[in-house]
Amino acid sequence: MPMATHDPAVASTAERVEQAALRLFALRGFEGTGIRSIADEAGITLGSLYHYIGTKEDLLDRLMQKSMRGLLDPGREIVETTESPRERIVKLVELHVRRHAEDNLLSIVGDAEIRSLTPARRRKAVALRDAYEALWEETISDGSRRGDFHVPDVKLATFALLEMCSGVAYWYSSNGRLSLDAITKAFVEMALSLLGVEPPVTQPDARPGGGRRRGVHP
Amino acid sequence: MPMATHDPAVASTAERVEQAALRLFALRGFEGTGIRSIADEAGITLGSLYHYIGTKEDLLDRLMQKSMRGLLDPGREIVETTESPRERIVKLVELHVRRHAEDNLLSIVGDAEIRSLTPARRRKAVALRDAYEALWEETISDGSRRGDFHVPDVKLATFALLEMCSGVAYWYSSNGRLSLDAITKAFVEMALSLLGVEPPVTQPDARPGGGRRRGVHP
DNA sequence: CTATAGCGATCGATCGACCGATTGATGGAC
DNA sequence: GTCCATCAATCGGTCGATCGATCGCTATAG
Repeated sequence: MPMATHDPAVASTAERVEQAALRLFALRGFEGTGIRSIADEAGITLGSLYHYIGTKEDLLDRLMQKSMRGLLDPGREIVETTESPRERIVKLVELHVRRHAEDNLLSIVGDAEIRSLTPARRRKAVALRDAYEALWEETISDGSRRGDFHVPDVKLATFALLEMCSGVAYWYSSNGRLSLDAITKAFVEMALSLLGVEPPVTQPDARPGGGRRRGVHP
Repeated sequence: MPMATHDPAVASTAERVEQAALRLFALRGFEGTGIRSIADEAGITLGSLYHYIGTKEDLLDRLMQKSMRGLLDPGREIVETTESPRERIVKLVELHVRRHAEDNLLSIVGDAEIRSLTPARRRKAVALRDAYEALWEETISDGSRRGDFHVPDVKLATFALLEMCSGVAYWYSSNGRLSLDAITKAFVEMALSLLGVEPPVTQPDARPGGGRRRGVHP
């Protein structure tokens, strides 16, 4: 009974399965999520679940690929089409922050669950992640060589930048204190400042408090 | 047979149990770790394990408290004894980075496994974490009000700084390319630069490559 | 128009394996 | 003789995964 496949208000069962797995993997982790919970969340029974997935790990692997590709492909596009390291890093930060905010669940799974993959699949995921990080490292290295950036160490700056932008996924909420545009702009400013780009001057802001925290594991 | 309790070369069984749990929780996560694995890693049988722990979650809770206390207590000491926001943030970054490097496994567990605690214990852990983060936020807020720091938003800067320093736990290796002192110094520089502290000038470094990656989940 | 064969989707029941946790017996130390 | 540490054996429950049956739909043969 494939009910309401034509109803746009309800996603297809296959999509609901993927969304259910994504929510639960992000919230409780891959190992902490049972297949029965996934079936429940998707509104089907356990037996039916296996008409849509091969194994539980297949489900994780698909989400992981999606997460990685969503960063790597646009990242390559940026690097190929943008000449100046300064503009490149701005676009990379914008891409990374926006995706970690808008697709925060997928980003959390992509960042935190590589270890749950079996070796063969983990190797592929690690290769994608390394390729993406290499885009940042090249950019920061180029910018340092040209004298646009001034960092104590290229690799450390790469890790620091990536990590600080990834954190957005854990606290972003669409109805939080700041708009996504404002957050993105602020992270671009902080990234450029960290990289030692010329004017570190922004108007000060000393208002404390406010804002939401940790939308995913509170 | 409490073998060699007096032998300083071999830790006590209780300590070996805690270390075993720490290693496995950091490597595979709490839910991904079985109690039989912990017993194996500690060199005892499953039955014996339960002479040292109450439940598996007790073990996690103890590690979590240890992790949080190791940041919060010295953090408070720093904030109480250091006047200038600039010096305070330098010491906080040094503390955070050093601990996330030297006690990287404990830091990983403390940062990533809060979600695995049951509600009552999770609340306490979250309270400790929030108190620690508040030290950073106060410091950055004070510095911004005085005009020492220039950030687009205090709370965003707090999250960004904390997250970038926490990342160290995932790639630090004691026999890596850079010494812990060098890493700490670099992170202090990057943090001050991100905060818009006066001279962003450091000697450039454009050497690519080298160094180790992801000691924990490779 | 009806009959029926095929098909994808769904279900309840069940598999062996592993989970966290408990128990009672054994043995050495003091 | 008491006590603490250790063990093998075992508990009930849950895990991921499979199976055979059934349901509604659609295409086609008569």
